[in-house]
Amino acid sequence: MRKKLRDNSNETATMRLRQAGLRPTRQRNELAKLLFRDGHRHLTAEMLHAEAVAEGVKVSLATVYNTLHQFTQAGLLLQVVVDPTRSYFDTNTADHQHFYCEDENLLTDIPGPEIAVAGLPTPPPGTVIKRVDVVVHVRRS
Amino acid sequence: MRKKLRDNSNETATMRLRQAGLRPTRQRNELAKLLFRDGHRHLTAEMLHAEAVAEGVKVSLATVYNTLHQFTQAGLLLQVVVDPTRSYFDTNTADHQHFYCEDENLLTDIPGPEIAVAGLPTPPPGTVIKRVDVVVHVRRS
DNA sequence: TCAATAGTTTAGAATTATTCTAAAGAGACT
DNA sequence: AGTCTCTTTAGAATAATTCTAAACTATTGA
Repeated sequence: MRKKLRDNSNETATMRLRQAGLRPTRQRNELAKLLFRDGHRHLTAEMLHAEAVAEGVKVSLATVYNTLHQFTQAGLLLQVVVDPTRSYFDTNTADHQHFYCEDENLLTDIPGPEIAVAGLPTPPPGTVIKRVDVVVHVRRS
Repeated sequence: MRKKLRDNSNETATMRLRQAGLRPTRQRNELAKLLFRDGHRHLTAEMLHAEAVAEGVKVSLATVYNTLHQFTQAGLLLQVVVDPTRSYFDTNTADHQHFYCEDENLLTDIPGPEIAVAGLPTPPPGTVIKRVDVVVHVRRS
């Protein structure tokens, strides 16, 4: 019996889905297991689909798109907008920030305490602040 | 003779283009005049093209895309990534931040002093910080 | 246990923003 | 003016994503 760093059984995935109000189907279970197995990840739909296919999980790209959006709506994922041509999904839904390197198309979490954002501005009339995204753009030196 | 709030003559546009190292063609001149005539703006290629057409400027959508990218490279515009389906260009190239309202697809500058970002993190090895983007996502209340 | 039903998946077509191509057009320099 | 290079353009091509409607599957209640 192998030691598990993270409980990623079918039962866990199923529970996670039920709690989120999503019917635990085979595809959603499999995708949840892939997404949440190793620490935090930043994935595009294409990347997750390729990974699923590589591991022998039978799922269509359309379902991967649907699932990522459903998970995002349910608060299981965060959609991070940094690249005008791609959508990244982050398994870390806590308040945190990102480095983004355009040269290599690489999105990473900023480790450690978040950047302190002092003095939030007053939002435009009729709106409330939902969240603050901070992206530190870096360049290969 | 009308009073001008901002010098937006052909000569000014031409000068601006020459300084940026861009050949001042008719299309680039016209687009520059539209872009920089009234304070700061946040536009997509489609929006600028529609505006040009509405004002009787003969220019193709492909040229608008080319021009926006050339202006961005030349430092005349800033490309702001907030919407996974659209690219916005900002005529305000100074260091500043944005509000973004997904409900109405509206990008606005945060007025007044910028949000203080304390304690920039150490970038990943082999990279240097290029710029820090802060987007305050708001929701209609 | 089983059928009814309501939600889910899928292949493939459709859509949308954007980029490419290659031919025609227009500045710039002599 | 003539030549050269850069620019513009229409339309085709691409790429990510969404849509469609038919097949499938989890859930519920008899």
